[in-house]
Amino acid sequence: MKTTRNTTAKTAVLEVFEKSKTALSHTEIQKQLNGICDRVTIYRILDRLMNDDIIHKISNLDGTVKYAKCNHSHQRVHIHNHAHFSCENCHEITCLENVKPSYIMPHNYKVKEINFTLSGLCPNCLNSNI
Amino acid sequence: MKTTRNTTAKTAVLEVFEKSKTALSHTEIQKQLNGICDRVTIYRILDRLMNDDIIHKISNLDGTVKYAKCNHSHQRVHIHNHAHFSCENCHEITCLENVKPSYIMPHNYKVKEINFTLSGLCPNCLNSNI
DNA sequence: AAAATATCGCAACAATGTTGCGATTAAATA
DNA sequence: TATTTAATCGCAACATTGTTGCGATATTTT
Ligand SMILES: [Zn+2]
Ligand SMILES: [Zn+2]
Ligand SMILES: [Zn+2]
Ligand SMILES: [Zn+2]
Repeated sequence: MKTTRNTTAKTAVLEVFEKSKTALSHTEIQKQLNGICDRVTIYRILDRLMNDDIIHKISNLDGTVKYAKCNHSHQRVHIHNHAHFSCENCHEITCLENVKPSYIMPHNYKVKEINFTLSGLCPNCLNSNI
Repeated sequence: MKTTRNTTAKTAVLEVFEKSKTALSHTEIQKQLNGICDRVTIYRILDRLMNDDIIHKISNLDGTVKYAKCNHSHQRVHIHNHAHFSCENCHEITCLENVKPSYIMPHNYKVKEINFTLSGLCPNCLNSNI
């Protein structure tokens, strides 16, 4: 069966995601939780949330890993084929739900998942004349 | 000035890249070098090779980082906008030099770099009826 | 050959993620 | 509601990956 339970820690993590407009790293989540639970617990909660397709993982060019809530709007099959933007100035990572790359693959590859991350300057930082 | 020197360790690392058809992680390089130099030295060599645009870095969905030789064929401006394929079975990562995504960005973003990684089954593993 | 400096080895550290296990707690059942 | 049971937690310990400082070494220039 493997029923997943609603614990206080899990609820708290979900609230953090709810409040945030950008993707969050494990460390950022831990800071916001303010010692409500152990850091190992956060790792395990993130694993469960990913398994349940409630959040998805984003690994960035510089090696940092972040997580963001899934947008379940109108897809039957749950797949993350949208792009992510990583700002080199403020280091925020946001989902670009509407940006989906088109591409042509060579034969004999079976593509199951894609990871499309763009980096540069986000609108905020672009306007702040960096 | 910062002239870069040709040392035995650097030459050995380059030979490892030359022999390999797929991208390599720091650990994989270290194993092939067989104790020829310290692991810190390998990190520093990789940094230099990246600076000199001889290799490029690929960060994978699962957080692993690999490096591959650059293909300097016929571009004036040196940019890595090609895709990479990561096999979920054999974990090999290969450059797909000819696969370049097309996409439409929202306004107000300044894109400087892209990271397009596809994962699934590579031709080898696909034929081995996994 | 001597001087200048890029590179190296080593030790020490930091960040991130994983595992095992006994204690705790949510949820199902009686 | 009280009991059961299994998912979750906390803690300690460990693994991996990457970084930094510094004195020693090796390469390049003069
Ligand atoms: Zn920004
Ligand atoms: Zn996303
Ligand atoms: Zn494969
Ligand atoms: Zn490549």
